[in-house]
This record gives sequence, structure tokens and C-alpha cells, in this order.
Amino acid sequence: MLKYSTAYFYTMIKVAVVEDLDDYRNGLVNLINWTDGYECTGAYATAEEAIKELPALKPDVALIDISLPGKSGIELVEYIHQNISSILCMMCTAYDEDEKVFKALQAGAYGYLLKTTSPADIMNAVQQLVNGGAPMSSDVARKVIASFQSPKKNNETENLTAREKQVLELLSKGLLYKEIAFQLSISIDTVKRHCFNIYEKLHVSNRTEAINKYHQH
Amino acid sequence: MLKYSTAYFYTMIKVAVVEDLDDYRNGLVNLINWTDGYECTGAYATAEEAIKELPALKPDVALIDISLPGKSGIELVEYIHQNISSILCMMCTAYDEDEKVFKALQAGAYGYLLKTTSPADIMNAVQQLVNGGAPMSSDVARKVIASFQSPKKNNETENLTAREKQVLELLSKGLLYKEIAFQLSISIDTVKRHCFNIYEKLHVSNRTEAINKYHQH
DNA sequence: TTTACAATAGCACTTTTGTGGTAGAAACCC
DNA sequence: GGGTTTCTACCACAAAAGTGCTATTGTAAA
Repeated sequence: MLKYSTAYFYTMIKVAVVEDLDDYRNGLVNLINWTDGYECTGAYATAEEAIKELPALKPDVALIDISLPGKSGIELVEYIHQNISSILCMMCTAYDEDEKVFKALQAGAYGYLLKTTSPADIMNAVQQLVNGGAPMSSDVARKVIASFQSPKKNNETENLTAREKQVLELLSKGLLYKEIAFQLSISIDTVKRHCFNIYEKLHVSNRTEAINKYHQH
Repeated sequence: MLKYSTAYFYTMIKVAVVEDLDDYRNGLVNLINWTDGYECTGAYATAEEAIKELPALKPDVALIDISLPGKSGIELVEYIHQNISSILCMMCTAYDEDEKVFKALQAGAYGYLLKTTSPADIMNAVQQLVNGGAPMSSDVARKVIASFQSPKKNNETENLTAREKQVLELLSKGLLYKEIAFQLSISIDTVKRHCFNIYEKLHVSNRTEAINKYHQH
């Protein structure tokens, strides 16, 4: 490797692999090391092993099997996303695991590969990931979008007057009546009145329920 | 059209176009009508015109320019998503409008086209949309995923015991102390105690603030 | 010009919350 | 075994929230 320039070495993209099937894991490791500009800095059969070493190695990318024995790939992604967020996670999955893929993305992955993907396409996907993309199939993308779209607004909150919405907004920040009164330069009793009206309009009976309706969830 | 079989007619995918540039709009209309299996059921220069006719026509797909004069394409998507949710919206956009595209997706679109896209690829994208996909570029997909991923959990909430988390969960639903007590089969005073401890650990002083910390925001 | 509604405010009262103290039983860790 | 933490529970009190009245003002709609 050092035969080539050291400058080249420094731009190497470091990839780790977490996969329980020995053959597939070794295949990935070889593929990565054989590809110009990439090096495999770690290969693990379980999430537990990976968690021990990844924090020190900090690879750029981690290829993670979605269904690892023991601690699952999804749990591993969650751990990495929460604790070593510089690592970009890509899931490796068999067919028909849409639900799992979705959960993995939610947990912190940015893409996934089918295990049937060709070596060239695997490295394309990794490259895409590093370049700020999110390699995934179109139907998974649709699911992701659907879940991120703002939920349909409840008509009920639209019945609120501007002032009531303002009060509700402050209410949702956890302010007391007297604090809201101070902020809006009105009396506590008026704030109470607004809240009372808000609760009636939203058909709820306390601030928490009102806030929940307001935030839709 | 009816020259061909009527069965064929019934499976036609209906596409509407909302685009202010006459040439581009007409180009899309022709492209759609020339493509087997598709028909254009409406072409509008503004969102306002579209809103008048779309509820009755209910096309399968709407191609919408993202920056329409007057009511924007994003507002139109929002309207459609809220009111005629059977229509799949795809945005048409020039370059460098990532932010707008992102907002359009959030408002209810499921994909987007660059205006430089070739006729064949446009119809591919429409097909993808109808088949449950979400045609978009990889970097927009990444943005979408990033915003949908569960935010990093606050360390503070991790200090809570299992029971405290359970209480906080119920608290966040708007339940009263006595309701929580009933659900957990413990006394009201114990619930109060748990809440008191929760507030201390989270450094807050009422349920709303605790819930806000819990939900991270 | 009525009518309707929004915003304001006060008062009285009940219920719910939040704070403080104490304390026993069970589980877990050195 | 001894120490620590967690869950449980009771009491008392202060603070805040919620409910039910009434009432004035300004503004917008019919």
C-alpha cells in the first residue's frame, strides 16, 4: 500500500464490516481492500465485538448485517449513531426485510445493500454514502418519506384564534400561567380564560393533552 | 384512444400538470399523452386553477412546478396532501432547490424531477411513483432520512430508572396522578414521588418541561 | 345597526400538582 | 453482612391549574 504515495494513504476511506457469516464477511473485506482508495480497518462477527473496537478505530463507514446473532444490527447502529456519530452506517440485508431496514434507518443508518448486490455496486453504494448520498431502494425511500411528512393537521387546532394559538405555544414550552401573563402583558385570569377556551375547543381537559393535540402525535 | 380496447382505457394512469411556463407545460402534456398507458387529464398554469379542478378529476399523479407564481407549488402539494390524498404529487424543479424540494416532500410530495430530465426518464419516474417508489436524488434522500431519524437521546433521561421512565411515559400522555396510580397499581403518593424524582434528575420543575426533555426538541 | 365574537379581567372555589419530610421492604453489589 | 439503590407509602402544606360565574371593550360581520 505504501508503495503508492503517502498522500494517497491519507485519503483512504476506512470501512469496517460487521457480519456473522464468515464467507460473506471475508468477501466484503477482500472487496474493500482490493478497491483503490478503500481499506478495511476491522471485521467483526458480532455487534458486541464491534462495539469494543469501533470507538478507537473510528472508520468512515460501517457495513452492518441487519440480523446479527445476539445484539442485532439495528441495536448496533443505534449505539454508533448515539456515540460515534462520525461513522456512516450502511445495512446489509436479505430480501423482504423492509420493516427492519426502516427501523435501521430510523436508528441511524443512511443506506442499505441487498446481499445480492454485485461487488461493483456495493462499492458504488459506499462511495455514494461517503459523498453525502443515501443508497436505498425506491420503495424504502417512499416509506421513509411517508413517515417524515407532517401528519395531516387536525381541524380542531384550526378553530383556535391567533391569541389562543399564541397562548398554547407558550403553554407547550412549560411556562406557568403567571409567566405567560407576564410575557403577553395580560392578567393571569385572562390566561386562564384562554386556556379554558383552548381546552374546550380541543376537547381536552389539561395542558398536556392540549399540547399533545397541538403537536399531533 | 378508444380505437384501442376499452379495457386498456380503464387502466390508464391519469396525470395532471401544474406549471406556469407554457412551453414546458405543453411539452409535458404531449409527452404524457403520447406515452402508452398514460393520459393527461388537466394542465394548469397556477395552483389556484388546479385547486378548482383537481378535487373533481382526481388524477393519479400531479406533476407540479415547485415555484409557481402566486400560491407556490409547495402550498399546492400541502393542499392536495391534506384534502385529496389519493393524488401522488411529484415536484418539477430547477437545480439547487434542495431546501424547497425538502419542504415539498415534507408537505406531501413523494418525489421530484429536475427540469433537465429526459422525457423517457420523466415517464420512468412517474411509473416509479405509481409503483410505490419515491424518485429523487441520493442527497435529498439523505436529508430526508437525517430529519426523520430519532434525535440523539439526552443523557439526562438515561439516568431515569425503568419505573421512572414508565411514569414519564404515562405522564406524557396527559394522565393525572391518580390515573397513573391506577394503571400501575400503586398509590398516588408513590406516583408523586416518582415524578418528583424525575423532575430532579431532569432539572425541571413541572410535567410539561419534563415531557419536553423526554421528547427532545 | 344589531349581532357575534374576541380579548380582556375579576372573583370564588375545587382539584391537581409540586415540595418537603420520613420510612419500610426488596434487590443488588461489594 | 453491610451498604446502596429502587420502589413503595403516608402525611402536610404551598403553589398552580382548572371550573364556573359575570362583565366591559373593541371589532368585524350580517
